[in-house]
Amino acid sequence: MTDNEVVTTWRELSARHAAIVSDLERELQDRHELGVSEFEVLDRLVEGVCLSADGKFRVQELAAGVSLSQSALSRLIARLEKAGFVLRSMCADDRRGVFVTLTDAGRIRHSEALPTQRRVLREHLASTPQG
Amino acid sequence: MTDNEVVTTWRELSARHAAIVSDLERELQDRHELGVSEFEVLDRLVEGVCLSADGKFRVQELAAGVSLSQSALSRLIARLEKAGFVLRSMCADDRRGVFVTLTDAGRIRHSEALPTQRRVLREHLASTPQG
DNA sequence: ACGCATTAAATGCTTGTGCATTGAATGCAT
DNA sequence: ATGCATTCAATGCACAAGCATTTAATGCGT
Repeated sequence: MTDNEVVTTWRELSARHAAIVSDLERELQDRHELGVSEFEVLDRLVEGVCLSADGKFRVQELAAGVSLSQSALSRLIARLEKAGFVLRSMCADDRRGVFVTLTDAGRIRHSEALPTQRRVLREHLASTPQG
Repeated sequence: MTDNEVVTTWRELSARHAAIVSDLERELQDRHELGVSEFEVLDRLVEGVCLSADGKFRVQELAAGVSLSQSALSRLIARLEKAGFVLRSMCADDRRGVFVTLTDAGRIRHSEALPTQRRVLREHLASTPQG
């Protein structure tokens, strides 16, 4: 792969990403009052319920899925809590940690927003050979 | 392409983009005191010199290449000008427009940063089948 | 020529992000 | 047990981004 090919690939990747994020942001915001990052965190929480026994997550565990700094994630969770979509609770075994749990409202909002996200992603990514 | 495949594709695209931007940001900032967006604008200007007669660009024309809002681009150019990398000048034919031109300092800084950018991109993108 | 909608770019304002720091809890070594 | 480095999450701070608005210039219709 030549440098020029690498640069071209990067620009395509970058442009595609920007276009999708832009669309997602607009649609999720307008229809469900959710930012892309907010939705993604809810999404991880919903997915995780299947995996975890009690549906509790350390903030740290959520960080893995979302590409955000620790501080950004901390504030994002604070916003979600303020909106009533998650609860924060101390964890007994390590009192530095914080458990994040979905509320019913959070689950509902996520389920409402999910089709919108899927639709936007499909519009951009479906029917293209390598994504 | 199923919805699950679409979502998987999106997450990969997203994660890859985040990783590259993160690396680029750190390397360009540490080594050349340039942000990713700053570098990209300089990059478009350098490329454009070959295409345009006088190397002058309307702000609007630059917006096409970079995925930034009009206001963000306006301030970015203001920063570049403050740093001495570009000049802004009125254009005679349409006095609403603004011409942006690279300075020598801008050209030099770009040429210094270019290998760094290429290296980071290569580290991430080279040798992968579909980029 | 005049008014009016339109366009280019800059700016006020709000918000989200990252870096660095802080505060608290943990664990490990002595 | 005590001290010290480490880890988790929150917070102060600075800055960049987007939206909405503003200012200035243009062009079109009458």
